[in-house]
Amino acid sequence: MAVIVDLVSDDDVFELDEGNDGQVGVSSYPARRNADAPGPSRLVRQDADGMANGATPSASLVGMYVEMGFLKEMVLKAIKEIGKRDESAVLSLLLAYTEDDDSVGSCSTSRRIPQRVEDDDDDDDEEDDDFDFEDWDDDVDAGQRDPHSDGSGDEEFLQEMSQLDKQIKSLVDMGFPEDEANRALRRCGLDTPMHVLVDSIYASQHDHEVMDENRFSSCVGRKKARFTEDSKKRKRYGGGAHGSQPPWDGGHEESISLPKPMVGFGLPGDRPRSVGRWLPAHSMRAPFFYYENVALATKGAWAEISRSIYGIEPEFVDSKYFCAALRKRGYIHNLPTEGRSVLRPIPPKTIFEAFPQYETWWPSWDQRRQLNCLQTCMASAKLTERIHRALANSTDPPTQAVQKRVLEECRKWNLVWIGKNEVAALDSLEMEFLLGYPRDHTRGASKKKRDKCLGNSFQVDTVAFHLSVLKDRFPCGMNVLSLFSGIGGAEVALHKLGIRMKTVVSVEICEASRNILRTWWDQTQDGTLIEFRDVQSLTHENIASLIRQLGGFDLVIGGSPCNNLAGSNRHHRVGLEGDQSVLFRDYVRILNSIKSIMANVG
DNA sequence: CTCACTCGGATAGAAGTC
DNA sequence: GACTTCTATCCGAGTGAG
Repeated sequence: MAVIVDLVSDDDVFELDEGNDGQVGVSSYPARRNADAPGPSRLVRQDADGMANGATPSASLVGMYVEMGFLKEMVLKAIKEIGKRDESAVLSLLLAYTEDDDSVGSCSTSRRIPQRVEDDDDDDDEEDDDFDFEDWDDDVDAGQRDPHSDGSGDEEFLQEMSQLDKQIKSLVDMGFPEDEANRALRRCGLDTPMHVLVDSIYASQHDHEVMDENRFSSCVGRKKARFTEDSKKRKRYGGGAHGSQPPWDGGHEESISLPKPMVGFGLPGDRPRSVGRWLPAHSMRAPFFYYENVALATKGAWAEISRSIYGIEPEFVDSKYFCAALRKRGYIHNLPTEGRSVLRPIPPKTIFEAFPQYETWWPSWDQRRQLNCLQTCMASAKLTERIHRALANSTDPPTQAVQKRVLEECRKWNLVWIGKNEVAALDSLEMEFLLGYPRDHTRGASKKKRDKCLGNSFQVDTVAFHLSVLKDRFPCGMNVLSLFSGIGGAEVALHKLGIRMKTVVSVEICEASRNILRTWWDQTQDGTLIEFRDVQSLTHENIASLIRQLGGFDLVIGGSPCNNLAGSNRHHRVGLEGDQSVLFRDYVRILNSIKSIMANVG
């Protein structure tokens, strides 16, 4: 039975419900809990020692933590120490208290902690007269800075020192040694932008990088595994840079060109080859990490993402090599690229292999053999009806103009032929299949939400191929931090690879997605699932507590929101600094926190 | 230049809730 | 009947390849 620990901590409330008892119905999620006016009185049904009625806020607070599984004495001590206002800090302290009696390193856990009640989130043709064209025609602030002080003299000096400290701390948090950070600041000056400082350190490191060994140790073997990078022959990413240049060329306006064919560092069945990937030495320290986003992002977005994640070259892969639908994505990771293995059974790569029933009605003039990228929006019934009318009113075969227009719509909306002159959008089951999820993985959510969640998800076979190198390194299982988890593409991939997840700390803002992941987890996993709603609630302190409790993370994985990068977005395709896509900086922040904490812990 | 592709968003109206 | 939630429908442009 799954054990779920829910530490959602936004809006200053923790709310609890009975959770589910492991009896997950095939057609329903745990009862929806968001709509009914949450309030302090509903936070805790009863206090641990029966002080339910008229409980004071602090009693409720104590009861809440007690229900979460902490000892009352510990809770009282923590609240006394921190105060009751800062629940996040109280929680951190409680997690710290429990370090000693939690056997987090073992291969089993068995603690039952209630879940919380969620609040609401969100979450003309001019040419052909055969063509019925009348019908057609009808138709946050990630970069918070301290406010400036207007002092002078000593204050200025202090300010300068404080800025120096801050910059050094930022660099140390990114994994650079303090002395190198100091040297870089002396070389470049105090006002130098962070990315230039990073470049400078990379440049100075260049001569003594050890690129071909990683320093990860598995939970048993501590054997060193070789990366494929060859420091003498390594290819500089971004074109032509040598010596002291950073791997992506250092400029601001540069854009990363997408490889063609988009096969990443190798496809299943390829002959092993050396990947000329540049990995800075400090990026190779634990944990493993894996970041994903759309390949066809706005100009310069991938250069900036790469720059923020240690200058590592993205691996661009089109999932059309893994399934019957295109899905062009970029992945930045520090995983070894040798010894990858593919999930079996190998999914069909063409539409007819995936859905043989459609071949009957597929017209010869529709040459598509693979589907385009599965997105979050689906074609309307009116559109498919218009196509039907246009074809019915045209000749057989249709005129060139009708064919062209119909094909445009079919490509755009991923329509398939379900009858004579009749097209339809894919259903949720078909999307699940194409993306590599178990049948009915998303069942229980409304159709619209299923489509949206699926459109936002990983292609499991692709990601599993990359993650497959972890299987032998973690025979006892892994602790995973899953950021922007969605419907659990990373978790499903690891599960399909046979990698046990001891603990997954999952962060996902969409309630429907969380329900889907939790339901799947209940049905398939025996590890611990810890849920957070908002990446911004994962503070440095919370991360430190989790690391102390779990003994560290083995993998940090996630794809940050693409809303402001994706081509389909007609309204706010404003780039990385857009409201949603800027959250990629939280991925970087959290990764840096983890690396620095784990480096200090040893 | 043309062509193909794209993990989307806003909104009016329907449906549900109290 | 007011309010909230859900659903269906409609809405191009940025980007890169050739």
